[in-house]
Amino acid sequence: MDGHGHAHGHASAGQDELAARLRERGLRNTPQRGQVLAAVRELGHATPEQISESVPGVDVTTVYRNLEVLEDLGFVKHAHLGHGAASYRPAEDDHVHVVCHQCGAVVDAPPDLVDALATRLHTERGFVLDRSHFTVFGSCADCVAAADGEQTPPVGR
Amino acid sequence: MDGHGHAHGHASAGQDELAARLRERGLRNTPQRGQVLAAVRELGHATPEQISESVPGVDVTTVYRNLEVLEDLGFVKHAHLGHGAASYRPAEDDHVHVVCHQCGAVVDAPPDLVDALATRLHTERGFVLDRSHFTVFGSCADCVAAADGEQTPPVGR
DNA sequence: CTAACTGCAAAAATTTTGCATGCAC
DNA sequence: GTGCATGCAAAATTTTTGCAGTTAG
Repeated sequence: MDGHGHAHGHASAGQDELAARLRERGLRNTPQRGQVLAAVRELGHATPEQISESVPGVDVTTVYRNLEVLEDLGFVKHAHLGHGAASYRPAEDDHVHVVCHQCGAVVDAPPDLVDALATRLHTERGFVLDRSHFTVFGSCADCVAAADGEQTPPVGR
Repeated sequence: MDGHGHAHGHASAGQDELAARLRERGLRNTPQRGQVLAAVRELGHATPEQISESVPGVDVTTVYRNLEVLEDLGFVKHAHLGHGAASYRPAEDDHVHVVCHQCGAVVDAPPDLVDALATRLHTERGFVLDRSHFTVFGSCADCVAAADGEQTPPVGR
């Protein structure tokens, strides 16, 4: 539920920092902006629709507009986990998404999982990988096991 | 804009194989199905919309429905390259997509680029990676250079 | 002939845009 | 008070569903 923020320096301290960063840009510190950021932090990762449902009083339009602002300010990031649903999450929550095609499960893996890939991409092509926007698709262990079990029987289909 | 097909082995041979696989399933070999498959092969990778534009006489609805059938039969695959746009491409065209956030360029990288990642995911978590559905996001060399150039000047803002 | 397929219309789902009012500063 | 933000309505996108006519097998 809560992520009793220990905040090494600037991570969850954001609620206050939000006001500061907004002012720097000449933007306003509205309650809706705080609510949207809080929702993203509480949900971990969620679609604009889920976030909207999580903040009753706020219009969907405002959610979209504020997610954009929050991402621009560096408070949230988004990644593409499935078909059309973009998933937003706290910027300080750094990890790689692993999604299972069969069961749809979304697992978070440590970012160093792609260090080798990142290094190779950079060395060979000068490409700087954005690890936070990174999604890996495939079949999780459970679904692989289930598929095997289905293929083994001689019954066919 | 012709695609004088040379067909090395079994790649583009699919036009005939398509008829066979369709019959196996009790499905019909309609001209639209052949046209959609041909379009995917000619475009390399394209969104349903682009494919639709590429096949004038065929309705968008039919494109969607046939892409589903073709994917089910294993003739095409799709991956998520950007926001909401799914990109379809020939199944035999195996590579990893590298997308630049800044300029939007989509580069194809050899599949072995993710071999290390695939192995590690499998060993550590029993997860079987689907390389064809794989997209890497970040900044290409050109855009990184452009960004550096912009930061260097002392003019600040 | 039979039924799968297609095209067209309409619905559903998702994200964006325009504008008058409201509220942060 | 000034003008950025919000909310509501409407538009623009994108994908799905229903149906009657068409056509492959």
